[in-house]
Amino acid sequence: MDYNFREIEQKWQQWWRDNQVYKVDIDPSRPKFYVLDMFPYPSGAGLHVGHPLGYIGSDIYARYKRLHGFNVLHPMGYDAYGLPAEQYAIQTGQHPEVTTVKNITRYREQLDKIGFCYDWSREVRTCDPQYYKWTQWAFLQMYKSYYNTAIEKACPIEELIAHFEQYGTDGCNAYSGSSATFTADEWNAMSKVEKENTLMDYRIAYRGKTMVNWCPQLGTVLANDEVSEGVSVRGGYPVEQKVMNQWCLRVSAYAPRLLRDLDTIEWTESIKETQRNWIGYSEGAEMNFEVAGTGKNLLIFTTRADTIFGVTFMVLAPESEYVDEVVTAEQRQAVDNYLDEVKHKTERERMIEKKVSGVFTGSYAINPVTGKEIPIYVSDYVLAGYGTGAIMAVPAHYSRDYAFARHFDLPIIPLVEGADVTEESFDAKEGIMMNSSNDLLQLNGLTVKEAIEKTKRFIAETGLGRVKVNYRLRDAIFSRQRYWGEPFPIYYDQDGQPQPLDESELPLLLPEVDAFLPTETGEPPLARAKNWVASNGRPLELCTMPGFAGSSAYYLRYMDPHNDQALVSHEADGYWRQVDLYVGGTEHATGHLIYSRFWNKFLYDYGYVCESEPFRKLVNQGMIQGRSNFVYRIKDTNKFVSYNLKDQYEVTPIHVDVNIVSNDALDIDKFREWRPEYKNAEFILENGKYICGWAIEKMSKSMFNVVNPDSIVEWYGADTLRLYEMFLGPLEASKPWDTNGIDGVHNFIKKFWNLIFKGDRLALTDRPATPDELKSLHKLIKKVTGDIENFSFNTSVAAFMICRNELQALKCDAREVYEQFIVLLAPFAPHLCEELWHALGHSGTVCDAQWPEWNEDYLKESTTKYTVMIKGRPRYDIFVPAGTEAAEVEKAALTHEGAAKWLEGATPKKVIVVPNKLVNIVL
RNA sequence: GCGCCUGUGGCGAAAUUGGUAGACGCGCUAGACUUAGGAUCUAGUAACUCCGGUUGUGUAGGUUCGAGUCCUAUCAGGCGCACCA
Repeated sequence: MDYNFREIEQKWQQWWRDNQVYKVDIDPSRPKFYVLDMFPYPSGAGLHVGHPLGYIGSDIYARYKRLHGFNVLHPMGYDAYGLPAEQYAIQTGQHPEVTTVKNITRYREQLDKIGFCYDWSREVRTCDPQYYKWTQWAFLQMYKSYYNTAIEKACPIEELIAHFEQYGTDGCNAYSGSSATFTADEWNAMSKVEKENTLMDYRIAYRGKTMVNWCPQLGTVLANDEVSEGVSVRGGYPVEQKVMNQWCLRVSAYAPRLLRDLDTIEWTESIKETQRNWIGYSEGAEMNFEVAGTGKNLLIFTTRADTIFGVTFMVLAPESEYVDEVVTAEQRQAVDNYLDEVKHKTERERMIEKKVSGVFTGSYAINPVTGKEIPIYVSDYVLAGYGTGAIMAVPAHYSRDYAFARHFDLPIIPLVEGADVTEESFDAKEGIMMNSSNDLLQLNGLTVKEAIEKTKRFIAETGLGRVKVNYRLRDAIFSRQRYWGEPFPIYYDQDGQPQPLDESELPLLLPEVDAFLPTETGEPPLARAKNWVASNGRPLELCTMPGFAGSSAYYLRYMDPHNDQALVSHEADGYWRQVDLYVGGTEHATGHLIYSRFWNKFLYDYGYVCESEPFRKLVNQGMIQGRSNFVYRIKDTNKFVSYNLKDQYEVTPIHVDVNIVSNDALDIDKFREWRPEYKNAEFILENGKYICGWAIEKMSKSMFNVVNPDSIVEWYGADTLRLYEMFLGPLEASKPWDTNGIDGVHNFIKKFWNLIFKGDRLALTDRPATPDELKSLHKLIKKVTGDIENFSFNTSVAAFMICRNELQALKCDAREVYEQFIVLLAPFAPHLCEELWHALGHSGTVCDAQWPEWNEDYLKESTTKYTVMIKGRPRYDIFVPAGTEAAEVEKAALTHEGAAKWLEGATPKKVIVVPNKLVNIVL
């Protein structure tokens, strides 16, 4: 019987389905383990061979854990809302749901062929109303909450209202986007609309005027992580800055916890570092600068309070509220012109120009320490969204200020001894302070670090300002002017104020529209929906939620996917708790992985979930790049020359479909069929073959280097694909796909099969295993167990091959050895092992076998080999009984006949015995 | 500019605490066998060599009896953040 993978794989996939082998339920008698893949967006292109890399890794781990007796939750679903389906809908009029469902079907077919152990009864789709009901529900909870900074958690907005009624903002610990203060009387005197507007500064989900990334081509706003280098990540269209009224999530309130809790989770250092960067902690001080002659104050933020003596001007962000307050009548026109100019520049243009620009407001501020008057400027190098949108400029020690000062010819005062500021600023936080003492504050002679601390204390004590921590993390913009997303459970009342729908009205279904474009008046596509009104007749919100809305809590829904009373029941959440292993790409580091943590923490604050972090351990699989092949056409002919002969001709390299190339040798017949223009192609061969050139490029259709998992499964089978993807290298590493080499693992499977079967019958006996066989097996158990724990799957595959080679050399036919080998291999090659497991007479699935334990006794050597090194080189080996003392080993090494030969009479200066390894004799 | 990661044969890559560098696989070379296959099996495969050896983990130093591994500097490549005060 030959290894017929097509038959075997089909048979067991069917059997697993029929017997619901991968269905899991809560089972308090067993420990749980939750293994999750980042669910895919089902794109029209289908899966290529790079996508399943992480899925295979997590599948192996899930199966491994199950073999250890864990109740393993390993679900899969689809992130179904997204721009490509909608763009396609706009072009073709095809409803996005139709394309999405079609793509999902295709994904499912491809995934099923690889033999994953997903519990498909728990599948979720973000566009399913039963799913997005809970996305809408969570949004409502956020709308009804504010963030209490004293106890660091979200609380009901009613508590805040009660506080305002009694005390106003006095003693209020609520996180707010506004610095406005009011008394209880003022609050109580506010109109309903005024109160609503004020509360919007506190709600965790809020609607507010914010600077947004507006993408005109996509007709929607984008989140910061959806924009890279001034263009949209999807599509690459230019993005401009614009103030708009948008729904937002107050992610910034959670910045301290998002930063702090990174220390409690097992993620790679690089991803944590990326998140730390994105959250952007900086400790500094806020300080008030009085505007001369007005009595008004400018609040600024600085991390370099120590440089207060070097402040020679102030700068406001163009969007700062202060601009209007300080601009003088004479400068009004100039400032307005500048603001106008800035507004029309896109972020990209600003970045490309990198030129110093700004305008004087006409006003002066008073340096609170030196008492000197300094001019106030407006410039776009100061950002409205960070700190207070106003800075004190210290040109000598900050490069942006320096460039500005040079351009406008403003004074530059050096504050650090020995710092040369004639050419550039001295930005380093080191050195000894100078020019920095007067009656109020003395910093001269201190180091910069001491000066920073002293100034901060000074500011706090004198009431000039306060110590302040700032975060770079911005609130997430949560509305999209798009059709294919979750509708907001929000309507607008008579006053035009947003109001929440009652929870009983969820899910609010996405309505049908006749076209997916914005309306003629520029309103979002939902404005086309007939009767888009709430049950009270009021108009509903026209925006939909962004892509990350549905993916922020999907891991919770898998725990309890069919519950229509709650996102997840306490019972299910209490059992499955959090994702123990999350596998996915690094591209979500600043998007999904931040939003999910935020979302989870919000739910945690209300006790809806019991863990404050969603993903305990995160493993990032690398990207698989394409390996393109080239043929070389001789110029102006239809003649192609093989790779190593091409230098003799003038040739043009042409991409050729990698699927008609094998081990870089071109299948000439298939090439002639590939395209009509090559039908009569001629070839100059080497050694009877046409050898193609190659290059590593992105996997894409246009390079003809896309390899589908289906075609590999067709040729070699799913088990070979699984083993080979793991064998390719470390899971985390990015690497090119190279089908050359797959024969190696395929041969391993075939050879392993042939050890167990001779012809049609089992070639195994019930004799006990020999010590050598047991040693080989137990070495394998130990190695594979350790490797899987460390996600080092490539070395486990190598270990299987080594063990198989050894068993063959030992002519091993002991059934007990193979029985355990099969269990070890089962996570990697489940179809093969299921077949063998049954062939060996078992009835249940190999998934429920017991993972073998290794026995150190079998691994012990009766004798230990020591390599004797003389003059730094290995000279001869000695064999001593295992456990021999170092002194005895040394004696054995020196009395060995080799010693006489190599020492040539010299006396050793030193002898070093490394236990179980070597003896180093130094002359 | 700041931060993080990676540099090992023709190729993908191994190498617990520093302990015979290159496991395993591909490719290549030679041979065997044959029901001529998408085979299988055996041996070899870092480089140089006067066949004694010598040199080899990006480069240059250092620590050590001993360094791919630790330290310092430097080069190259990748990733993240970036008018963030």
